[in-house]
Amino acid sequence: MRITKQRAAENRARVVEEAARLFREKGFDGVGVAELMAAAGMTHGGFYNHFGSKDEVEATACAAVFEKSIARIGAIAGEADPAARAEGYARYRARYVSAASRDSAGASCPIAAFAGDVSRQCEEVRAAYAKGLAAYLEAFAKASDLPRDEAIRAFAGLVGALTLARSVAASDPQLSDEILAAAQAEGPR
Amino acid sequence: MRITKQRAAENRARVVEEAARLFREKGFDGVGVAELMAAAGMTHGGFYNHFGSKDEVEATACAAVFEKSIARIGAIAGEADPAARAEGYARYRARYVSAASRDSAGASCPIAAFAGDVSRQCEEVRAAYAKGLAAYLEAFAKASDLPRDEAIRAFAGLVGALTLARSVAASDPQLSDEILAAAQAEGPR
DNA sequence: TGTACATCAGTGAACGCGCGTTCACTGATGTAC
DNA sequence: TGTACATCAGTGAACGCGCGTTCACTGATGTAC
Repeated sequence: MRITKQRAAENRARVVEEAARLFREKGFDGVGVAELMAAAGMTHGGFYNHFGSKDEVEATACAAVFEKSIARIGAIAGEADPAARAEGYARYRARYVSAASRDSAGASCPIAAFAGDVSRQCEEVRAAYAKGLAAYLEAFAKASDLPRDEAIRAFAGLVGALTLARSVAASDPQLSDEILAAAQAEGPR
Repeated sequence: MRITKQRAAENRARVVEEAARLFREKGFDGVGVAELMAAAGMTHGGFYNHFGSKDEVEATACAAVFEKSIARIGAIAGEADPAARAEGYARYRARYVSAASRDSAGASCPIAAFAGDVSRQCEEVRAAYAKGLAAYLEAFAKASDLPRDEAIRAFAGLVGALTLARSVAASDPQLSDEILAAAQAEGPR
């Protein structure tokens, strides 16, 4: 059953979208091609009409989710008014280490979601990730109005707290909450 | 070929030791039972004489590596002299975010190595990890002489920096070094 | 202490399963006239 | 504009491979007499 060109493009976009969500939720190796296609409402056979390999969809999804993520922090960095920037940054931080963020990995930061896995993935994915992280840090430093090394430390603190909170969310929810609370309470830096 | 009881115990210990190294290096799902046994100098068939499942060796190795890690930070926490404690803590921090630590995941912190993977592992492994993290944070707070919430933030900063540095070590070594340098430069906190 | 037998750590073939990937097929779409 | 044919997105069976796990077998160790 051949299908409209536009419909096919929509289907491909839906696969990338679902991949972006599922890879963040379950890791690259935790999601199969069949699951990806099923999430987009198709069967696995057609996958190779859109992508050359699973590696390729991984890299594509990784780049796509970074694009959105960078746009969000970039919007704060682009605020002309310093006070508005500070407020946007404070809200961004608070959300980053919130329980909601911890509990919906599929919808949140690609860096925290992929950092642990990415070094074991193929070159394609690693390159997309590294490019994304570099651009993200650039925008984060601007948004935070901190010197670059302080901005990197501040972001590392957020990533570490979110990663630690997620790692014990199931087994020790109390400790998980405490970690997030500690990150929220960050002093006047 | 039956083997001395002592020899069998040594063999088992060697498997756990290799597992502790390999799981940290390649992740739980990145190392197979056959690879584990080969690293310990045996073939895969005998694995189930020592462990009930792969999950069990994962949990055992996780607990074993936490034990060593907690002993190390605990030794600093146990220093009676505050100045010696401060010096030990400073050296510990500096090593934690060093290039050597980044480049030898198989020999370093289980928390940074497992945090990303652990929430996708079985209950057994998650429990061993959560117990380990709780005990580790306890010791870390004592070693650092910081209030608990500040200690958690400080440790999250270390884990985040190490994780980020590792994530781009292959694709962008310059950025990776910069992240470690920023973490090393941590101010007078 | 010596002997006969049961035990069991380690071996390597085999199993079932899920995965990424390939392929023949379908039939509506796109195109050439 | 209408018709005939080629194209190709999607389907579902099939493939090869690696994995965790099982199993029959081996032969030195441990034990009972």
